[in-house]
Amino acid sequence: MLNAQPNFSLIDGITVLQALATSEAPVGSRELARRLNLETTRANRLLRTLAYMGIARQTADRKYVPGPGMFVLAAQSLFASGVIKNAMPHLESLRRFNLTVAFGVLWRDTVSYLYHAPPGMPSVEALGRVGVYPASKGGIGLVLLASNSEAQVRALYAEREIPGFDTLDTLLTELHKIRIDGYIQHPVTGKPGEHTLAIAVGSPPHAAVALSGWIPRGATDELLEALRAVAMSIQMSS
Amino acid sequence: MLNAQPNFSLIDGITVLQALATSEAPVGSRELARRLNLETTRANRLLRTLAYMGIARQTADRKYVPGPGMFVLAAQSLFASGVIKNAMPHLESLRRFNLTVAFGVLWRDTVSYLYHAPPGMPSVEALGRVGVYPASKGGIGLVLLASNSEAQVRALYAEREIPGFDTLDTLLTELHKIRIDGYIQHPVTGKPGEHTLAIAVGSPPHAAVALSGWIPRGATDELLEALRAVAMSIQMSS
DNA sequence: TGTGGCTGTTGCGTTAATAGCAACAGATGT
DNA sequence: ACATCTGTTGCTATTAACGCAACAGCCACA
Repeated sequence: MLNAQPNFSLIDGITVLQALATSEAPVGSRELARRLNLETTRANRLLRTLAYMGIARQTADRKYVPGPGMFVLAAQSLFASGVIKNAMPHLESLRRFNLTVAFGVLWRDTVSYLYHAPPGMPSVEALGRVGVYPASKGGIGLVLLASNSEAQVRALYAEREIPGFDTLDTLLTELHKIRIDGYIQHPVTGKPGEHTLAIAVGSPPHAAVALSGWIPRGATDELLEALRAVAMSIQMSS
Repeated sequence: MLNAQPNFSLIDGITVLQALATSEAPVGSRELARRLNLETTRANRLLRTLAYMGIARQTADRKYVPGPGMFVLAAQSLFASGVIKNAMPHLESLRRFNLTVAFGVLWRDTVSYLYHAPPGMPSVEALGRVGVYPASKGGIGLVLLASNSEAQVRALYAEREIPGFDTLDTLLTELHKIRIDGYIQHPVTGKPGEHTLAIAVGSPPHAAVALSGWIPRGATDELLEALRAVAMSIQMSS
């Protein structure tokens, strides 16, 4: 999986970029360097390079914040790439169940939704309602975490809190169950009585589809079949 | 503006990333190298590095597409950074005019909206409805282009089509007018009778606010004043 | 006003990481 | 079977990045 000759400048540069994106306040180069265990000069030069490109922006007091390029890049990759365009029509077909339809991807321990449509919402609005969510707290995240090996998951959550789970082992047995079943049925956090049904898309999985809301007893099989069909269709058209 | 020691690996890496984001179909490394005038080995290694990080993803036929990291990064930078959080309440106050309220940034020749609320849309939904738009076709883009020097704009559109304008000179005189007025009033493309009023936020400008829809004669001054107040408030709180 | 500790930033010698040729392996089409 | 694409890598010369140490600016406290 790792490269023959990986480019470390690019790796650290994007790490800096991500740190910048997740920082709640403007950060200076020395502080960022400390957070990421980087040499200060290096952090400073990477930040300046990002600023020069318009991906970062320097505030009046010379600290750094995400710049316009960040947002444009984001929007471009959502719409120009075929990801959504291909998946949209198939996701639409799931709305007949009057449940919330969601489509998202996993990165590290974070899920990003690309499509999120509660019943009744116009389709155009469902598209591009980007948002982030802890992977361990939702169906999409868990079903995608399950596509990683146990060792990978251990490494990911080593020495860290796991939102929604008490211990790492509880998470691992849950993931094991998902691998066997091929899907997950998971209670929706904060909405008693509601459940999420989620399955992965692609092999290896790179996204997941989910239906959530109040799911009648006995409807599970029908919904799962619909989800599987949609997952297959999306995979075919991408 | 340019760095003491810019990191060229990072610059080219992000250039590759952007090319990937704007590519309508999966691209291979040799093809991408040709598009960007890069050496093939270099392009290949940058792509592999991006893929390793999860920012790009390799399809079954070994071509590359934007990966999950791209989307997560996008969503994170939208919400975690204070940009929207700070601007939101002020943008809300503009909705009393029953016009479309928009807030966006410019990068190169492209505008990305961070907030876009037609009258009646719930506020939460207006947030994060990211989208991209050619800068020269809208009020936000034009008012931000005007904050660049004439030379910069010439360089940006050298030898290229300018959406919404016939010649580069027509654009330049329009921008000149904006610099004098401090705002723009521009017809909305594709909606006869509707206009956009836009002004820039920050000095130097890094974003712009706009009101658009059917604007009554004589209301311009009141709207402009409201826009200026909001622009000032947003600048203060960021 | 002076001192100490912070900040972002850079000049410059050293060195390690990247560049890029050339070659390989696998598709695909002729 | 040949030609021509494709993505990918081994290897080394060289170039670009590393990072120490120093500078300049800011703020607080004395």
